[in-house]
Amino acid sequence: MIKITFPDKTVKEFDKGITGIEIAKSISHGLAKEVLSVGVNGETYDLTRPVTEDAEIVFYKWDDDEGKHAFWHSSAHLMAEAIEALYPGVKLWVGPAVENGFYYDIDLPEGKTISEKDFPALEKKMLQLAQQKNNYIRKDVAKDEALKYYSEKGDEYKVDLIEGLEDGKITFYKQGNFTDLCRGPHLPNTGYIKAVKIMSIAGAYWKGDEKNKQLTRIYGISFPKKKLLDEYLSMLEEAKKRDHRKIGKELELFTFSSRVGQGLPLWLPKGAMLRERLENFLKGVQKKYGYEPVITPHIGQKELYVTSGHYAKYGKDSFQPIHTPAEGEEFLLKPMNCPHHCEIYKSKPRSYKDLPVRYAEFGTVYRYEQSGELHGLTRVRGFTQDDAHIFCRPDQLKEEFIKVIDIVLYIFKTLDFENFTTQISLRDKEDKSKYIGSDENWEKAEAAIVEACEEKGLKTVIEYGEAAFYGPKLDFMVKDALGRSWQLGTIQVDYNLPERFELEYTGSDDKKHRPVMIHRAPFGSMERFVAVLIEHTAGKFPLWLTSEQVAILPVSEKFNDFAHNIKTKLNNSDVRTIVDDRNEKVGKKIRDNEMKRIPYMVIVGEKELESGMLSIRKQGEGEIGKMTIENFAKFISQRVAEELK
RNA sequence: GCCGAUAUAGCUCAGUUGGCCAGAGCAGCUGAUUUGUAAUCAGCCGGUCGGCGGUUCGAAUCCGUCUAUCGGCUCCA
Repeated sequence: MIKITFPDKTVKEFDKGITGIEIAKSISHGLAKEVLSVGVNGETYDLTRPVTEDAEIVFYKWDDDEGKHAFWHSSAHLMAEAIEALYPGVKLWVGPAVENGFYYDIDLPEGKTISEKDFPALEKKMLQLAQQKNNYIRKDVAKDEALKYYSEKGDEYKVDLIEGLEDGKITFYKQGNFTDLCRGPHLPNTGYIKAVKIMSIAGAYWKGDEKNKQLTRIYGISFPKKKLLDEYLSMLEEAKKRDHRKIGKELELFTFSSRVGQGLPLWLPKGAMLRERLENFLKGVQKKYGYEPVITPHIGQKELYVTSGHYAKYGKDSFQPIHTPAEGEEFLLKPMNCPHHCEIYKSKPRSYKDLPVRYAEFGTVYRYEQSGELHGLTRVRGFTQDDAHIFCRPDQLKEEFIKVIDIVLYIFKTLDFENFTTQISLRDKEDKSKYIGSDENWEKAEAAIVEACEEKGLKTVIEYGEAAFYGPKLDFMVKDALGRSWQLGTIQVDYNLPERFELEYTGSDDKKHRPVMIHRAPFGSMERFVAVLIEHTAGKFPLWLTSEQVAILPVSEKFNDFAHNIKTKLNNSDVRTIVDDRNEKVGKKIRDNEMKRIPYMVIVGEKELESGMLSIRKQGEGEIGKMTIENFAKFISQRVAEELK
């Protein structure tokens, strides 16, 4: 007998070798129906895998990540089985569960292709196989046996995979006519899978290395109920409506022109005003934190970037040097502002008493991103960083770092970015040759970041190997409407540039010392920030930020003059107001202004003209009451003040 | 850059296997209407069918190429 401990700490005894599904059945049939996988002493097991020792167990259902994971992983195997059936001779690489579904990387036989037209046939085959309710059978396999199986099958990808595995830890899973190398866990049988959708097809380099052959990656998602699939698909439709590229067009914020060039956004008046308000907001915050503005040119001599080390690292993949009539003279479009700021630091001798020095600039930079990488406003070739560089003494580093975190947190709070995550990017532990700078400095900088995050109580994820080549960093990431993660704010420590530019200050000991540099951009870039802001708010920007705060809707032309008078009064009270004096019915005007996402509407007609009270509508909510013009202006400015508190 | 897909009016989209002057809704303009809390009616304007080249008696439709966009991969100072 073995002792099984449940999450509520109750303990029951079972025969040794009992399976998760049997335990679930012993509790209730309802549970047994819903459970998908089981956690056994922290490891996730198949429901049909025997438990052979005392264990603490947790049942995972659809609502648990572990449950979904098993479900989708099994679905990936099911898809592979269907693919093998439909495309004989296909070679398989790997097929994991991902955040939303699963994929399988395959190498189709010579001359065979797969495209969206083939999805329905593949879905049909999968459902047909699912209905056979074939069990997923786990089997331990010796390494040479595993190698033999795949060598005979002629699948060199799996052979390569197995060669990297340790003998004695290799398991196969089999369902129906399909066997796959796999760690598991899986569902008991394919019958659980009731709805399947093949989502997309893409190329993916074998082992993620662009030098390797490109395999075909097929993405799919599956559900235990048809209804859940329908819900998921309509959720995706909803998410697409929030896409910043769509809303940016609707609200006339920005556009692109193939004639200007790809990845080079054109800001339209409303977008430019929005951006200006954001910039002013940040300038105000930075002023409080002791930043000083600087302005630097859009180009710099190539030498500048040779000095900084960026030319060696990125020169070949950048916009190429600009030549001048002078022989041998070359300029680069600036890909970052830091070298310019270093030269400003160098413009006069510095004392330890002067530090920290904080130089801020909304600096526009140009980077030749790979064409396939460009994406709306989130990944572009010309963008404006809300950049600043802090030059400080080593003993000030942590304090300065914390202050920057404070700024980022304040901004995120003001704009309601609650679901951000933070990532500390450190050096690759294995390969330190990729980075410039001494070991000692790296360790100091890494420790400073980790400590600063601890002191601010940030829940961070540490990623090794993600650091910039010149120093470790802390990034703030936010997800877009479709769940794709984007890096916004960034704070980076740099011991390298001060070294390369020979930056100095005179210490209290009258000797020369090297300052530490912090690069920071709370928004990341204006472009990306606005993009993510659009997706977060679905274009319904906070009152303080939005271009047009109030629309006045006269019920007929007779009241147009009255409406314009109110507009003038409100504008004089700093309430951004427009009048919709088109010859349309009120219902139409309300609808159109709702779609323009104007936060407040004022309807004026006979009653308002007589009483002097305005009828106020709030976007998305309808009528909210009546107010005098003066009170309404106060009401708006109070709201704005609250948002910026 | 790589794999796959897409490109028709300012916007959203129709346009069956190649076949008369390429259609609709919205937006815009003009007129009627003078409107009370999410779409008033009528008329009009608007298109080198992404660019270039080819096949054909004939191309929005088939082929090639370039450009841009979309979904991924890789990359992201």
